[in-house]
Amino acid sequence: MSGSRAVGFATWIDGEASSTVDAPHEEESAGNNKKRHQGKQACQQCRRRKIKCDETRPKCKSCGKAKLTCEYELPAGQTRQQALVENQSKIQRELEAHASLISTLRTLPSDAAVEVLNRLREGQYDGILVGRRESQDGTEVQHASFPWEYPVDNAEDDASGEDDETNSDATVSLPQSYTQSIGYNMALSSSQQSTQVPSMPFTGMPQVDQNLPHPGYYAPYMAYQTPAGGQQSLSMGTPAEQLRHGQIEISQQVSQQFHMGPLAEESHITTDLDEYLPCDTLQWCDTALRDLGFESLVIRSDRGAETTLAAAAHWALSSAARKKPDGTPITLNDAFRHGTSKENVSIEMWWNQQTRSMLGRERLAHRLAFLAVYIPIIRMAKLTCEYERLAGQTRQQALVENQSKIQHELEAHASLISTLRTLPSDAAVEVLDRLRGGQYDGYGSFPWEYPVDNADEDASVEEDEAFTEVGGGLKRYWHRT
DNA sequence: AGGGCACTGCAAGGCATCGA
DNA sequence: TCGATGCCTTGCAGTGCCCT
Repeated sequence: MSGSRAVGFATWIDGEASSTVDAPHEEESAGNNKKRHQGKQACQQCRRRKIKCDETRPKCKSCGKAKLTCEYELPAGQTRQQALVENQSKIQRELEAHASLISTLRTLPSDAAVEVLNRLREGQYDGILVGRRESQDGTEVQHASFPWEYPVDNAEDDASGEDDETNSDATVSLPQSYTQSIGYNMALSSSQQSTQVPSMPFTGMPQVDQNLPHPGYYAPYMAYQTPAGGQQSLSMGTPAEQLRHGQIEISQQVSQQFHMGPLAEESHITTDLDEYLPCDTLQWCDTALRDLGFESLVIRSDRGAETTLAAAAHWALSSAARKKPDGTPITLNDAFRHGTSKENVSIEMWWNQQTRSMLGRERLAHRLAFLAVYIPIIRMAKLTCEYERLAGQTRQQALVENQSKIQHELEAHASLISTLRTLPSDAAVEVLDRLRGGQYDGYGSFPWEYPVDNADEDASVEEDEAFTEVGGGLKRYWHRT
């Protein structure tokens, strides 16, 4: 690399030049009396006038002489590319915060979502959202998580890649014999170890084939065990009634684990998830995993819309196929962890593609089944054939293009959140329902036109009026924007 | 004012070295 | 022998600013 190349003297350098100039340049200049050396960043005026800029701040000599306003595009000492990278990661974090909120809102049951919206209106989460992510002194505030974090959050957001899967947090306590039998390298606290079930044979979990690419992560796929002790897969032959019953129980548990705030009425929770997790999701997963020959022991995901669904499906399959060594059922914590990782980024990219593709137009259940099958495959392949940018595109062009894309997405998210926080509760719930129904996927095309019950109302009505109470309830209208 | 060359920063390829 | 790593060279896009 040529990173050590000298820069910085915005001046003519004599033949015996400064020692900060590279050897090749010194040689090159040996035959000349003087050598041109340019600065790092000319001010806007000098750039426009194409004249030398001495880069002094706040006002360069040229601007001072010409009595012009002197402005610099970038902070001192920063290259354009560095600025782009820095700015992009900042916008990206803001976008993630917004996306996390929206994703949470669309996954929550309606009344819990309303609760979140109320807190939003009260400004409880302002510090996390756009424009408020810097402290007084201008330093960036550490990326914060939303207060409605899921209780399964044992992620440290480390960037250690595949090791993510084998590192565990103390909140997941699997007996050592269990973890050893599947090749896990879990760090258990001493207190946990002392209370562990002594090594016992675990017939439900055969030794992993060491030839598998990630022996700690996969297990040969086990078929569903019937109460009678026999085995059958969760295929079309499984009594739908039985499956459905078990599934609703799972949905309830998942809901309780994942949903924050005051719990919605039970019927609401089950309806909510049941709608998205029909029997054929499990059947699809099961069939595909059987064909694959192995399954993930633990899946990991961030707080995306698919989180609860993926967790529920995987847990359903895991708990149907296995039990812990002490005979107790596998809990959600054993089968699913929350957390992002470098590789999760790949998963997320892939997921986004799917939700915008032809497949995405099918039922969410089908996409979920697809996801469950492909998570291990993607992780195995590690998407080594990925390109950072398009062919023929420079890094800087890619940065600029990507930045405007992220910016656009961020604005759409911010706009949606802003709309949600200003809408009356019932209107907000309706918008959320549509979000869940996939009507506004890719918020860039969010129509921002809501049904107006009382069309006679003046469209330019003040925002405050939207909250006017009528007859004890909220007035049922809201703006077109 | 601005054409156009000099220069910088960055990425990628080539090559040498080292350890398994 | 092969993969990992680091250094050096080369090429190029983008920017600075000389000079007409």
